[in-house]
Amino acid sequence: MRVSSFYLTTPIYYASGEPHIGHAYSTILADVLARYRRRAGEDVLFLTGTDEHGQKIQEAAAAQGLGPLELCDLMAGRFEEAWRTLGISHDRFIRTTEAEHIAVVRAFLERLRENGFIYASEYTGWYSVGQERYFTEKEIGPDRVDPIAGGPVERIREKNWFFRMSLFQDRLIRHIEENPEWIVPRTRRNEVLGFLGQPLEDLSISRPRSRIHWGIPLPWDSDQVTYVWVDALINYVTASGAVDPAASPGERGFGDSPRPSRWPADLHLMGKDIITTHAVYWPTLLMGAGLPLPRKILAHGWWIVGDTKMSKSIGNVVDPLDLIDRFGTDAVRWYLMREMPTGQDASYTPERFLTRYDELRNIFGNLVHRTLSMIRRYRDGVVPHGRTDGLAPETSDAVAGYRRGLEGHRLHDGFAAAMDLARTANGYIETREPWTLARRSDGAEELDDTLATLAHTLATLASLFEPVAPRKARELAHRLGLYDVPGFDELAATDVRGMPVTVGPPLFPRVEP
RNA sequence: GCCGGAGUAGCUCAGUUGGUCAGAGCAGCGGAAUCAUAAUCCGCGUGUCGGGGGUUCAAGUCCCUCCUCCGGCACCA
Repeated sequence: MRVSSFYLTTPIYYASGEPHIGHAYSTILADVLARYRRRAGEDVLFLTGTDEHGQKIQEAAAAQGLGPLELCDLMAGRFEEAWRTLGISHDRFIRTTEAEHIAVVRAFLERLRENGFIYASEYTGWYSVGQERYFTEKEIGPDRVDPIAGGPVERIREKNWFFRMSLFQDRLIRHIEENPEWIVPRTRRNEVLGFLGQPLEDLSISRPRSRIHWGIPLPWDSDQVTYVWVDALINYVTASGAVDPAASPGERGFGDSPRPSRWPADLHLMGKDIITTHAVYWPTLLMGAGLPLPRKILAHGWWIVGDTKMSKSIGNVVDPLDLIDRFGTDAVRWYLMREMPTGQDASYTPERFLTRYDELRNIFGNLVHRTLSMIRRYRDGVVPHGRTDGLAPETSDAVAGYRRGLEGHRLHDGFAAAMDLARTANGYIETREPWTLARRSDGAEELDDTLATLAHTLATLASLFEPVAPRKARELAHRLGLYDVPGFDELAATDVRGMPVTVGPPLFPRVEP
């Protein structure tokens, strides 16, 4: 049987600062989708990592009295630690300072140059002598002062190498128009198309080494280092194995000599703030290098607090670690996935968090607990050999809705469908009244059917909840006597009858305020 | 300014191509039950579907207009 594959990526996070909830959301979203695909039987490559070059790294390191790589080592460790805490199941953590990546970037740029898309010119911008850097028109504002210290900026020019991005404008527009689902959600697609309604300029891909030394030197001009966005985006190709920099120039894996690899990516995930780099710069760079485009780009929204943006200066930053300490990682993952409509912004409030936790605890957790308790009480802790199809139609509806949600990038809907199955099962208990059946002399068979159906439903729920709540789902599977959480295709064949169950403490305990 | 999106029960939101579309969850009120984490289940909502106008036999669902809110408008990772 041919196993289909799925390659998905998060952005690589800039290593100048500590991981925060924005990084965590992107990464958890990717993790949930990766786990979902694995459970669906696909061969998944899930990539994340850190972006480690550029001026800000250089400055942040200097400010702390560290070398740039020292700082990056430190921060990469912080990210990896955070992802361990959050139960992230990435297959590879890439760093742009890795030798492999550096070689791929250089090969990629060389290929662009061989294809005739690179030229030297002058970059003109607003430079602050005090900050030793350029600022954008937007950053300096109408008063034209640097936004950090308020000092003067001046219009100066420097040599840069440019990529002929403008040549690919029409082709990119056509691709977006012919593939309505290429950029999701739709509103972001509209924005990109609006952006492309203006003439596209060429992209500056290098910076003078005299000004920024912490970067990848251009293969043909060692006085220039690669612009950090170009460097960073190429990580997706590096990890795919599509390019072999060690091969001879015509054999490296670009358009005319493809190599077996994971490229193109099936899904690039990112926050809406970096949609332009991923939906404009990146695809045109790929076109220039002769590589196929990623299959889908999904931009998600922001978490806001109350009605204000989460911001350190306002002091309303939510620390996920604090919530994790009290409620556990799976509960935090559940809240983030269930509460935010995928792609839109959402607002964090402690009340909503508690509501979502209570849903997990009361509907799902309590269903597990009461079912296992009844099996223990009425059948000596062994799932009886009754019929397991008491909720068959409801279950197949729920699974269908769940899969529609996860594959259609509506994770909140998908998980709502899973939770609805738990609601349905609670209703089934009320209807069947196992406690009454247990007292009736002629109720044994019906009680067997009821408990077997419920146990089988729990196995299904373990499978549906695994992507979002992996630890609790695994725990549930173990309590049902299963070695592991069943895959979706294994559900029909999963038979928990005859299994000794473990009641154990509540899956999602009551948390005192 | 230009482009785009949104405004549906107290709250968060669903509502395909116009015709059981006026809904779900939470909160609130009432009830049932006792296997369970005082958890669960059932019942209860006359909401001008932002305002106004129009098309149509029929409009949250299409068109026009107004109001309010939000997002985007490139080298910032």
